Amino acid sequence: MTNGTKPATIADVAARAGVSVPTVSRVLTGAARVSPAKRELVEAAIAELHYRPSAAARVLVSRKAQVIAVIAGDTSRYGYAEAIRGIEEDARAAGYTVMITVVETADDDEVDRAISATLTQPLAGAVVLKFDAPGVAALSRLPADVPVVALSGVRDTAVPQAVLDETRAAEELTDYLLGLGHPTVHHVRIPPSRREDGRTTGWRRALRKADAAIPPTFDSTWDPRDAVDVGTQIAKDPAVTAVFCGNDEIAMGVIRGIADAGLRVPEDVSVVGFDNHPLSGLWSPPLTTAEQDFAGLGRRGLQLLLKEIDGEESKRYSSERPPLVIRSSAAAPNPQRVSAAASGHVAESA
Amino acid sequence: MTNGTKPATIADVAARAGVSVPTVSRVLTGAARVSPAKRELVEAAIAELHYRPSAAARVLVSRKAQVIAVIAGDTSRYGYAEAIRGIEEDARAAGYTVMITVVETADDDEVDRAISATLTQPLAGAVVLKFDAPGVAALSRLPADVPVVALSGVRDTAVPQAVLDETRAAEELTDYLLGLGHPTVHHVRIPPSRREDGRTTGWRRALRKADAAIPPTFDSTWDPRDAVDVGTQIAKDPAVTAVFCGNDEIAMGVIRGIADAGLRVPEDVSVVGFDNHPLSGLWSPPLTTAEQDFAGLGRRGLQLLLKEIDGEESKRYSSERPPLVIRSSAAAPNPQRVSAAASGHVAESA
DNA sequence: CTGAAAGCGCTAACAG
DNA sequence: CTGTTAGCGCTTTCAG
Repeated sequence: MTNGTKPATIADVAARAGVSVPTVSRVLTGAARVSPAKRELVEAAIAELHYRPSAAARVLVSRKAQVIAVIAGDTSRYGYAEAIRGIEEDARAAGYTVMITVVETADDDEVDRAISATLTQPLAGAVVLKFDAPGVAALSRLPADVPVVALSGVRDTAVPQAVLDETRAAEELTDYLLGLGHPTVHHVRIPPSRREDGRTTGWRRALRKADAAIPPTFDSTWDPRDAVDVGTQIAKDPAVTAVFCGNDEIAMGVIRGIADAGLRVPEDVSVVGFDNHPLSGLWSPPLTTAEQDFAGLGRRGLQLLLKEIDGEESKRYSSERPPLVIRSSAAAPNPQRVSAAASGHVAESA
Repeated sequence: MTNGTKPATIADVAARAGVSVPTVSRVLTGAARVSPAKRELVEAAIAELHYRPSAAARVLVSRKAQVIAVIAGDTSRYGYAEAIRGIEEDARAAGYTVMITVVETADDDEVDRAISATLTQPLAGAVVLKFDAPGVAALSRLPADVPVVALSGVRDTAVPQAVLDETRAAEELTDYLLGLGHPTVHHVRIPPSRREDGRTTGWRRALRKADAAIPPTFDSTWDPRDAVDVGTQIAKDPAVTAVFCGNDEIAMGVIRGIADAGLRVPEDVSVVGFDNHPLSGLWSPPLTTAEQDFAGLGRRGLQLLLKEIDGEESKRYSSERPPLVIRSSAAAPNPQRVSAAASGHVAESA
């Protein structure tokens, strides 16, 4: 099916234009001056031959790659997809191309297998989405000689990183719930990237600061459908009056479960999410959450990487504090439920 | 930052192992037999030197690329992100690496600019997500010599393609609504990829088949928040008893708008979506929709591409029919509303 | 300003 | 089975 015509080479262009190969190279790269006359000839030849320089050959000799690898645990999850979009946009603007590598597990051998193909490519640098365990593992397996930046929710690694301060935002969100009058706040965790996520840490910190009880956490997968069960479970426990969920999708699942159990949000239980997912404002009730600008995070990360590639040592961190988005899924606690919890009775408002 | 150690080359490995360069190449590629003794020596040297073959050099001489480009109009939209995930998984399994190229507009010059960087890379092939105008444009700008497959909702192009038969599914969904007793079905379009999308065509076909009136369509952007306005607008028109939305996210926005206007779904107006978005089952009411296996579509597309790369001419199409997912956002029409519409009065059930 | 010459790191013939 | 000899398509000296 591919027609036999071999793509034109720089030599073909040179011959067509009646100049030497290096001259063509010079108009291509702009590395040196070329007389307007020859430049025109070359440009004409390039157009006529539909010539495209071979990146492989170019990289081989110039040792300058134009590919940036993005290493992520999943490409389809909301925050990741957004971050990738941000990275790609800025990378394209800077003349780079983006290569995607998915690392599914945190197992060292698996990670090595996944990234090895990518590493043989001539890479200018890599951006690692370090929000989950595979990301953390990938970061540790990357050779020291490739410029890298991590995108994260917590400032922690030695490599340059762009962060969205989750700890701070989670703390504020919990403060907000406490300020509404809730005796304490329960927490549904997303699968953690390390021993403990920034979201969980911030929640714990707020509780400690307020001298509130620190209840055991609920765990959820990334699938919001699994969070529905957590919600029904929560509805059964009268001690729960406020819930901070690890992300909006989980919050939606939890709210669904609570509603299925016959309780109302926020009248009986307050629920807040995290991320400000595009659908969170359309949910009933509209979700109170913390805005996470993932696309912006990706862009900030890429800028950091670009500096690193250029050998600039300056800024190694770029941090941003996610603003709270107050909508209506959280309210003051239901006095009935609070007293029922205190007396140990199960109150079913169904 | 990067330490000065240059990466080991095949020559370094050969020297370290005490063999010739081609012998190292042979153990690397497995192209020819190498005595166990030398093979071991070479493998040891590779390990000690942390040697990684340069893909650039390899491609330059072998003319076999290991990169597959995915060209899409947006990487973060649900269906696209899922398709990319499917492509990436299978590509990785087949030893390929995936490069992402985003094409934001359908303007030829813009498209050329976006894909030119990618095309200079040594590409084994390309997968084009042809669900929107930029995708369609990109497909037309690709040189004839790169193996390509399109992912689409309608079987139409000359290039091999994997399709999810949207027309058929949209028709069935509309049939279903009609079967519930609705006099006709209104339609909110997603931004179309061509003159008319398969989703719209299927809807029109079902209406025509049933001899139902074909009302003018509503248009929406990809942002579900914009669909809220469409919903409030719909609520004002008593003639609307059933709405088929171009995708689930738009349906969610429309439902929100209808609810904001004081009407109920499905009691006053039935609304169905398309795609079976992960949150659609958790929505209130749970969305009736058509399942779209985007990740599977991506995988089918990649398999087609792999065959094409290998020069197999066999199958050029892979089509699948999305099954309906009946939940509860659609029901029989509200008799009151229907008669009000017939008499030209505006019925506000608020 | 421009051409000739020399490789970048690797694989593809070809002898042995 | 293994080493030698040629390049792949490009950029980079280095003379002119």
